[in-house]
Amino acid sequence: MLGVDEVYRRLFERYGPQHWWPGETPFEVMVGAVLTQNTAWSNVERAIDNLKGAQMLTPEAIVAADPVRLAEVIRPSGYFNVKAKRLANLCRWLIEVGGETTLAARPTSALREALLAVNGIGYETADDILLYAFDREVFVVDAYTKRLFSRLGHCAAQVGYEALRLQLEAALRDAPARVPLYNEYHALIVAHAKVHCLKRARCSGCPLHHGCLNREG
DNA sequence: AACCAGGAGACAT
DNA sequence: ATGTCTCATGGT
Repeated sequence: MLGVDEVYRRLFERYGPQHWWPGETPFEVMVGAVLTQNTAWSNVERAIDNLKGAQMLTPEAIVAADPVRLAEVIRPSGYFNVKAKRLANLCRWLIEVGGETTLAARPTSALREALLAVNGIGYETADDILLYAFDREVFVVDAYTKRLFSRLGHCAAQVGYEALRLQLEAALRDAPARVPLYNEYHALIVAHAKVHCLKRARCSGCPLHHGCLNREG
C-alpha cells in the first residue's frame, strides 16, 4: 500500500505547490472557510468580492449588518441564509474574545474547541481556520480526503472525521515542517480532485478511479 | 437535465 | 454513535 508520505510526493510532483489559502488576511480566510462549505470556490469568490465592495469584510460590519442584507451580499455562495447566520456567529465570537490577535496566544487544542463551539463551524471549517489562518499543525480532512484514502485502502469509506485526521497526523508525525506540509497536502488533494477521480460517483471507465496515484507519473 | 461543489446542524433512530 | 434531511447558487 502506498504510504501517506509517498502519496504526498506524487501529488506534489503532478500539481506543484498550490500556495494556499486564497485569501489575503486571516479574517478573509475564516470567512472563506465558512462560505465554501459544500460550495465551489468560484462562487465564494463572488461573495467575498461583494463583501469587499460593500465594505463589509470586517467582524464589526458583519455583526452590525441587517441579516437579510448580509444574506443578499453573500448570495452567490449558496445557502445564503444559513451562512449569514454562521458568519455572524463567527464574528460575534471574534469580537467577544477581543479579536484574532488575542487568539494567537491560545494553544491549538483550546483554540480548536472554541472554534467548534461556534454554531456553524464544524470539524473541517475549524481545521481550515486553524491551519490556514493560524498556522497550526492540523491536517484538514474533507470529503475528497476520505475518498482518496479509502480508495487507496488506508481507511473505511465511512471513516469518521477525527479518526482519519488522527491517522494521517500519526502517519506524518516524523515529517519535518508539518505546518507547510499540511498546508500543501490538503490543497493538493483538492487540486487533484479538480482534475479527476474524486467525485462522489466513481467515473465509470476512468482507469484511474480506484486511485490514480497507484500509477506512476 | 442531472449531478456536484474545499459541510454543518437538527432530528430521528 | 450512526443515518437522513435541509439549506441554494452556479458550472459542467
